[in-house]
Amino acid sequence: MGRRKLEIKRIEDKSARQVTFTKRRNGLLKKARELSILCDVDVGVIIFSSRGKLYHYCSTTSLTDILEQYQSRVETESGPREGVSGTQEQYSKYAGLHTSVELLHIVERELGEPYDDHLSVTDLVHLEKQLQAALTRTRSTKTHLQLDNISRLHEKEKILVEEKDDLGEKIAGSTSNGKRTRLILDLNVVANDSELIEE
Amino acid sequence: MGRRKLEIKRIEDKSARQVTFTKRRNGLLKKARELSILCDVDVGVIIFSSRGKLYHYCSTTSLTDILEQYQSRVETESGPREGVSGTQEQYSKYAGLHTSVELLHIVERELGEPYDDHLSVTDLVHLEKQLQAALTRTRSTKTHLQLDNISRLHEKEKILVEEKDDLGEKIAGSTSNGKRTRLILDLNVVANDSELIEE
DNA sequence: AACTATTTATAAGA
DNA sequence: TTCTTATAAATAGTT
Repeated sequence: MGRRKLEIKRIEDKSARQVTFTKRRNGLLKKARELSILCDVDVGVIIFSSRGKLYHYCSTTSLTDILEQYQSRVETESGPREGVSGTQEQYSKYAGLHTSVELLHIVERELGEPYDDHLSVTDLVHLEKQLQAALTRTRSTKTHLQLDNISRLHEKEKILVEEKDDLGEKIAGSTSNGKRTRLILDLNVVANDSELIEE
Repeated sequence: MGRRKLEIKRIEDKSARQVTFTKRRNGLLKKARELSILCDVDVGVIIFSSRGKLYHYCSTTSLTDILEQYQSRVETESGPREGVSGTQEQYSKYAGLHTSVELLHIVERELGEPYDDHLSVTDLVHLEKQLQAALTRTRSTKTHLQLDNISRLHEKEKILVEEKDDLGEKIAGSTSNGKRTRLILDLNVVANDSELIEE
């Protein structure tokens, strides 16, 4: 519905594709909301842009709340923390998680639809196995992330100890207030990073 | 976009709502597919009708495959099996599962977006706890269902034993082929039901 | 389930 | 990019 009929196939021109994405994404989310309200049904829409950004709509209030918390957390954490272990390396550690999405789509529907009584023992045995696997993967990822955080902290600590030593030498011959402030700020950085592990 | 402008609020007339639901549902799914193809992005849409029926679109092939399997299984299992324990009673046993949907929506997004590196240790600890809880609930439901199946089978067995005894008496004074056939059919029913547990 | 008058979404242009 | 506009597409009410 535009100046001319558009064939439904991948738009090759990158900027045209981006423009269309923005327009149609907004359109889809609007339509989802309207459907949900007009017909009093639950609707969820998830869109992953090619750059990996997430857009979503969800009619359930409780879900919206949770997703908004998630959204705001992502925004406040937007400062990229390029760790010692390297960003690229960290990606590969999460590779095993990809299939979880598929599992969870299924589980979501199976457990969300108990009224149909369509869950057989077979289904539940299968679900149980898959949930256990997802749990194992989550724990593994957590462990890796904790190790990365510790490693990053040790690296930062080392740098700060060097800075502190340097400053200590200079303070010995000076009472400049500016330099004291700098030291205090550096120590605060260490304190904040510690929360990553303690949380 | 119709004969007149429609205010976006719940359509009170039930049949009008149903008609609009069908039209807009198809529209939404079509739009989702077009967005996915035109802009080369991953899109998922989930719609639960008020009667609990599921409609969905998903751009990922593997997901589509799995969901189609699920869909076909639901269709072939559509015959309602009203058990000894009563349908209403059985619903309450699944009540605890409802919140799993919300959890799994979250997990789906968190684990589906590993590239953003937005998962903190806190997040993963939380996920781990919730997955463990979902697993426990799944196991509990499975156990209940197994017990129900066994109970239903014992009930059926009792009835069939009575029938068999009755038939045995009659066969003693007759070689009617019709009655032999009936007995064989009854025994097949027992055999088929056993699969519910063995599967 | 079809039809069609209108509204809405949006492709291309400014 | 953002705004505009001509046109395609969706769909509300009708039959």
